[in-house]
Amino acid sequence: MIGLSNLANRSPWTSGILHFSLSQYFQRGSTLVEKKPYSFLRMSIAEAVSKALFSECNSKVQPSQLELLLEEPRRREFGDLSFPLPRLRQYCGKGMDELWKVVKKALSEHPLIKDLIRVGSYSNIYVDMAKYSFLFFESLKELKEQYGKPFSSKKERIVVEYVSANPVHPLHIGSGRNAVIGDFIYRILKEAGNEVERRYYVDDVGLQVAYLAYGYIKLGKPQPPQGMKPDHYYGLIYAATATIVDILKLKRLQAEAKNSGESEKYAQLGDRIHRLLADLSRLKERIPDEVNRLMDEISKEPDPEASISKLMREYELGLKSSEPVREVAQKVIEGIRQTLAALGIEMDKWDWESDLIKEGLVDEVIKKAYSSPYFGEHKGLPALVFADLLKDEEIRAKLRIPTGLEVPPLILRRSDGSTLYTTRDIAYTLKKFREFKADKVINVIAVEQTLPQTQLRLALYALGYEKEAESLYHYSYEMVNLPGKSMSGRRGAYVTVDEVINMMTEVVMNFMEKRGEASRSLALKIARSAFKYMMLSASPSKMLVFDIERALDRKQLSGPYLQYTFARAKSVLRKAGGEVPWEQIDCSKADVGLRKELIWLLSQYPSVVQKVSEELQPEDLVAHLNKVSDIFNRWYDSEPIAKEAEVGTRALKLAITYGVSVVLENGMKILGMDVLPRI
RNA sequence: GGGCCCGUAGCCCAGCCAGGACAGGGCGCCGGCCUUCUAAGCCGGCGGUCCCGGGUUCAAAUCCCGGCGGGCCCGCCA
Repeated sequence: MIGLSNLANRSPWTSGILHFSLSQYFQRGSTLVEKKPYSFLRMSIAEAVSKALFSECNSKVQPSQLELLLEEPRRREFGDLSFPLPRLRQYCGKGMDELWKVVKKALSEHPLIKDLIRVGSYSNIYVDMAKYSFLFFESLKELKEQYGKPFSSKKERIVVEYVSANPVHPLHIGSGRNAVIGDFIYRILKEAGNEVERRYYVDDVGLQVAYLAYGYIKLGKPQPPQGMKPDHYYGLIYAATATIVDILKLKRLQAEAKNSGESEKYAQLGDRIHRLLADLSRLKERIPDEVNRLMDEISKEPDPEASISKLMREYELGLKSSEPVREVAQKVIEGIRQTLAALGIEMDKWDWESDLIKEGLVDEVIKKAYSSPYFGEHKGLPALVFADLLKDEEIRAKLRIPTGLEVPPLILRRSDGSTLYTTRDIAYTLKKFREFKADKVINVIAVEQTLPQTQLRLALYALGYEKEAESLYHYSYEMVNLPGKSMSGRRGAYVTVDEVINMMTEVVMNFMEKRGEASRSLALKIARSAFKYMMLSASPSKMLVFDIERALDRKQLSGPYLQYTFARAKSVLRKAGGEVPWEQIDCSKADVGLRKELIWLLSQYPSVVQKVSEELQPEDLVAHLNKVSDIFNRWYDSEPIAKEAEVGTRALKLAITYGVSVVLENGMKILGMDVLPRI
């Protein structure tokens, strides 16, 4: 089969394909089926013009350059595609009139072009829909549900690390965005033919888990009450512990301020304590006994923070006294795993940071760092100093470090000898590359971690892992906010994925009940798909304001819109007997209103997915599926499909409908949405 | 103070990288359409200083410079 990637050495012009009549073209059999009809069309036009510019002006402009200039007019009256003539001037110094003649001559023989009209400075191209749709239908008929499948020419081994939320509280909607985006990346890379592995990094060695474990121990290792998920319960314990420790610390500072007569500082601290107490009383409503007991127990400690650090250090050293740390983290992770399962998201590997230390990988990295030429001191502590590396523009470019970004040294160890997250992450990155023999590692991590992720690449480079440094990608996404609220895990103020999914499921259930039948498992599939749709419809680089009211508004759930449209198309096909009578298709009926629009959009789909798989921008795929659904629904309303009397037209309509179902199914699967035959 | 991201209708978002024809959707609001293939749908209407100011260009929402507004980062947290 001919893919666009083959065009470079097998041009349709030099091979003469397009000089055949279309019937001859298809008689040559399925080996000539075009995987991406739209790209094929554009490239063939660009090649023709490129050739003409060469012979008329001796211009050596590449077809791919010209292809970029080829635009779709906003209004159909102006044609299907169009060249702005002035843009061609940079390749050929002639005047517009002459350029127009060149383009006209170049394209007048093109078998897929029906007409060419100059309007002002545009040369408007009208595609011969009968022939072009034939090309599209041949492709669809041959590829069936494989139509639009992206392909990676490299077939790489890729690790995608995502979610990786710390095991101290349930997944909140920010982690939800991470989970959904990461899963999309996994799915599309896999679909494109790569070997992909999903990994979750459990950071059980950090300070946060130590806080949770500290509270957990103080309470005598309590179990969650009936009906409460462990991540939710221990999330409250974590927040209560952290808040109480903070309150006690501020109270001590306040007492000091009072003694030294700093009245302004005293008042300021008072305000902060007041706010923390408000947070605490909110937590108290949920777990009153636990909060009271924690307050009593922690107040007895002379220096709770020191005890927490000690616990963390003991855990890193693998001492028995710290066993409850792993124990409680494990329980939280089980809750998180349940949430992911409800979303239909699975991981291949759960990597415990403490195991990484046991395996000696962290020691290995630190040893290597000490002998690195970039080893130095920062704030009196062992560090990797990047100043020299950063001066080298070539290295900056290779490691994708923005110009002007200053990167402070990376401290390797705390003064108590314990390691820091980013140090351990160096080891973890190597583990990901080694274990999976990965060509590429993609970390899906929030944008606020841009700096440590940059330090990570520099550190790898500094330690001599240059290839790994260059093959490590930080896929960043913006935070999710609630209107008017600020979120804080440390204070237990967050909206969880569980509650959002539950609420959405309820809304869907209510809707279903009003219609008669209701099924909880179906409702969940609709709700979670709506959730994913929402998370993927906005560019990851944009902050997402998660308005629960809006999310629960049925009309706003555009996930169901896609699911509904798919079910509708399936239903039509079912009623029509299932099989598309390919041989009966009358392509001369394709150039009509919305039918043409649909064929046009469907023919573009493989090109869209291909680009999405390369640039990993889910919102482009969402937008395209939306457009397909929109036009299909309008078309569905405007004329009968299965009930069409004329045989050739009916076959055409069924083929279009089949195309819609294939494209929506393929696209929704990539987005991780549930594809439902009925809704 | 420095760096990065965002700014397009009452609200949410696409278009910006690769500049082109009267700037596209969705929500909301107003009014219509189920004896016909799934009405979770469709049709019509209302709604815009593309944050502001310069510059480049035949042509700027898009590129450049300077502002303004919002967010994030600059920790012996992650």
